[in-house]
Amino acid sequence: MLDLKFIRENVDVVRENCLRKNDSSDLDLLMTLDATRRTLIQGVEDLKARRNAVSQEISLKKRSGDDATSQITEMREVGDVIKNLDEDLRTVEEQIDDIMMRIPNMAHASVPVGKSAEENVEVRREGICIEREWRKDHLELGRDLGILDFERGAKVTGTGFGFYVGKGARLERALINYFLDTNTNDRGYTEILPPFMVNSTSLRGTGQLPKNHDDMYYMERDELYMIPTAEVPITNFHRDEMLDAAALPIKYAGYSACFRRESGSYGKDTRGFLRVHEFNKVELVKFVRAETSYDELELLVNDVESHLRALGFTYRVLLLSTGDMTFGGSKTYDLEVWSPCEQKWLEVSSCTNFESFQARRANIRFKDTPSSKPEFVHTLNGSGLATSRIMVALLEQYQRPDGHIDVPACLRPYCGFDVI
RNA sequence: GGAGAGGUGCGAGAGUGGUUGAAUCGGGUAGUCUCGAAAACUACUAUAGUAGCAAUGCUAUCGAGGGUUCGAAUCCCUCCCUCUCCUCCA
Repeated sequence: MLDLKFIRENVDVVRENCLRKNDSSDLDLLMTLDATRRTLIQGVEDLKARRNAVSQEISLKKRSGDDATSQITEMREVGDVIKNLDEDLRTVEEQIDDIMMRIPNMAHASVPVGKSAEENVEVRREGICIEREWRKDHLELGRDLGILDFERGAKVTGTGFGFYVGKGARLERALINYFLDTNTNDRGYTEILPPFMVNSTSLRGTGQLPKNHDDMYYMERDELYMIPTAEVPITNFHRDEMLDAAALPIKYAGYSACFRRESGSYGKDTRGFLRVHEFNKVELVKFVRAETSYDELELLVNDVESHLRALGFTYRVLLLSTGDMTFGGSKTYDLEVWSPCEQKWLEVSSCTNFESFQARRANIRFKDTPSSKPEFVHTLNGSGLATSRIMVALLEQYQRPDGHIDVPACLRPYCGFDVI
């Protein structure tokens, strides 16, 4: 959420930003409502001030035994007017809030302006894009080696769900443990294991609601959502808190399964593990001071890259254009791994600085010193990494001519085997 | 799921429907004292909205939302959360 005062003072800039992010929020309506709101507030607060003063007088009169009937009668009428104005005010504020919650975050000045992914900018690339003669894709490999089973996934749950079996399950678990261990041991993140279901307040806090309700699994009886990413519970871990300035930056690394309905995406990258309804991911989340957040974003990307390098992948880093960014982000880098079988790039991580957008929604602040004004923190998060997609890239890249898979060296201690 | 207890400021903890934004104690900050520290004493110690260049004023906030009332932390209703006991359970 943006600051209403900021919007009021920079309507044209905000309007331009909405266009660049392909958003059609009605800012003129918002400004009209904002003016109405302030008029109502002035009116109702004047009346309340008067009521408070007269109530005082009534109190004094009653104590001294004087008659206060006329004032009580007057205040009864004033009370009715106040009630009506409060009602109007509430309606207007609800409308304002509804618009505010749907206005996208301002893109940072360094973000390329563009309509879509076409305008994303490749920042750097590591490794070479190889082509292979004897390639099998991860579906064939998974089936032939008996480590991935989508047929039974479809039977037991539905399309878009799969089983990891035997060495496949072990490899998946190795990836999760490897990412958790390196991030916590080497890179200063605190491990955190969040709940996989959250309430709607949390989803509003991180920006998935109100816009993306249909993309998530929702359990009506309990009014809970399955998390689409661990970003939601981990960021909301500090919701409504005043953080200790000395503790910043706060960095968490958390594993969770991620649940996505992927409604409307059928037919696009749906084969096997490329796009599933449930996948595993280690998420990195940071709470930082405003002055450092862009440095922290670069560090976050570095952290993720270090894993891709250790795994020996060919990858590239993309700076997303305004049109391809998510609604809440100020600046986002996507990391993509080269798939020699698909002959294309697979997105395995997305690292975003949200500035104060989430912190304002979730009310996460800190005080520099005990006497200074509270400030919103900046929040960042990035996948570090989505293991299911990594699994696809890994199987395809490390397959041998005989159809077996070499396990990358960094994972062997976690697997207990070298070859699948 | 059943029965009960409770939710007040940074913490503990008062609070007869009427100067209660809220006693008291503790914590924190600053000052006095001291060579320095401790102790003692003194002062300050919330958030947000709104008007204003500002000083400052006004409004709201005692789990949340409604209601009663001229006036609600205090009375009524609904919901949420926490704790205890029973039940169930990995």
